[in-house]
Amino acid sequence: MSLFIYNSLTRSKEKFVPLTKGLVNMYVCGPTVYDFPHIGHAKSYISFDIVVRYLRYLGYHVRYVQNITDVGHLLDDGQDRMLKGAQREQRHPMELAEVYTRAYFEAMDALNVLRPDISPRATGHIPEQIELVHTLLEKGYAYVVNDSVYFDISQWPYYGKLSGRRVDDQQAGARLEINEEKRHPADFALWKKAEPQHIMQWNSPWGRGYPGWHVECSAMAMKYLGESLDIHGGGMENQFPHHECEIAQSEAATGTQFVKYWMHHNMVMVDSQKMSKSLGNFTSIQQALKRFSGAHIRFFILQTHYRSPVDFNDDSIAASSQGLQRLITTNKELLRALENARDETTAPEISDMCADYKARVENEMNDDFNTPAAIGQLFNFSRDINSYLSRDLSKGSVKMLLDHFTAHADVILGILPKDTAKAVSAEPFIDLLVRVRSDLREQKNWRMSDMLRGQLSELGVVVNDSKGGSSWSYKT
RNA sequence: GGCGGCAUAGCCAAGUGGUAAGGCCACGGUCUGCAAAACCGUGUUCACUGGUUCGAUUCCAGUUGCCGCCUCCA
Repeated sequence: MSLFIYNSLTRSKEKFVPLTKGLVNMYVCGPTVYDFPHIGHAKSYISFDIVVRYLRYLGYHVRYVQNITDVGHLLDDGQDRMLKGAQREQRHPMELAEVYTRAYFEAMDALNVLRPDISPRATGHIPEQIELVHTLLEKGYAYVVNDSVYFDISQWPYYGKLSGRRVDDQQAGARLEINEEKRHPADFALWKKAEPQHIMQWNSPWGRGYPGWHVECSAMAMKYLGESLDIHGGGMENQFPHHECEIAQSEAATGTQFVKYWMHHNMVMVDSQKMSKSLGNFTSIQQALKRFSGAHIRFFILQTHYRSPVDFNDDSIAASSQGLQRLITTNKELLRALENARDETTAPEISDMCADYKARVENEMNDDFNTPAAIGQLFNFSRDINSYLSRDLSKGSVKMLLDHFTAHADVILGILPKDTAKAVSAEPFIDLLVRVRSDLREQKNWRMSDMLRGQLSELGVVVNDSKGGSSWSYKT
């Protein structure tokens, strides 16, 4: 069974075949660093983290590029994002970018999202963007008006092939005012003339200005990944116009296909409503991390397919966290069993079961990264493992179970929480207390053992007794 | 006005032309000094109305409701 990816370009699931055997070049639209990252970013970058992880699991060498947008993009009210943030916080735009770039990576680390191989900044690639604009002008796909450069969609018959839109059906000025400079309302800016008060501006062949709203992605993607990429990812809301424009300007400039597989993830809602600052339900990742761990948020998001919308609410996350706890418990019990078990041989029924679950998980992941179904298989696997753990298992068998379980839960899905520094320092002492309590129980000193269990519980440690002895875990 | 998406049991959520994975919650049971964890058991139901079919939750048409996008919010 091979990997199939839903390609937005063809609106169908296609077998994944990279342009170069064994190599995958992948680009994902990164954040605009003018404010703290929100849970929409979490869904986006967790979704593509899964893509990267799974491709690597399959043995591909993946080069993953994700930009940092630190040049202004316009807001609904016509203001520049970076500019607005800089004014709000009385900072230089580059300071602002630095603060929120760090906040972004910290949030992603907490969610166990692997860092991209390259995180290029838009402001660090102004010459590349100017060069791309220059090429488009030379080839006749763009025109200059009043020191600004616009892409001429009348020269590009394929405009709309990604989003399925026909330019004439769109309502010009549905949201923003019509720009009178443009020959056609759908023409888009490649380079904009800067007004004197505009903080971020650069020299160009067309005068002082700043890059248009889509060129950075094309310029940086092609610089690091070549003219044709295997995968380009982003949110559905960027399908039009952002990605449509990326295709137009890139393919017009190079004359070759820009992206083979376009992937788009669905949106996040909060308490069944669109998340927006005006509704007051805007949730930053930093805020969410105060209520739930990164692993809980990640697991919750992965229990919905990336192309389905997810409704972010506390009750649902709490419910799914209960489920994650079962998987964490199984992992811990396997680690405990590994210490106690002897005999390196592996039981045939165990290796059969592991092979079976490996096939099942890969089967689900091969179907357009179906993480909810893969997690379903992981729960089945967990239940079977727990059944075996109540009997005697050889060390070889336990090791095989552990290898497979972590390959699925940790390597592919990344949902097992990393041990924190706090946990590492506290663990030996908790072990000690639990050992003392075991002695008390052997003496049938229930009063003291129950007191210890109660106190540990208040401190956030749950003790579980079983035939093989007592174990413990952190409360969630 | 145009383009696109979604509607599955109390809740969350996969999926299929042949009768619903998984998780949460709930209720029984096993185990346990008591618990917890774990394991076992309990779910007739896929928005509505037509159509195609031997058979549809799955395909087609219509209806209703919700959501995203239309010059740049992941």
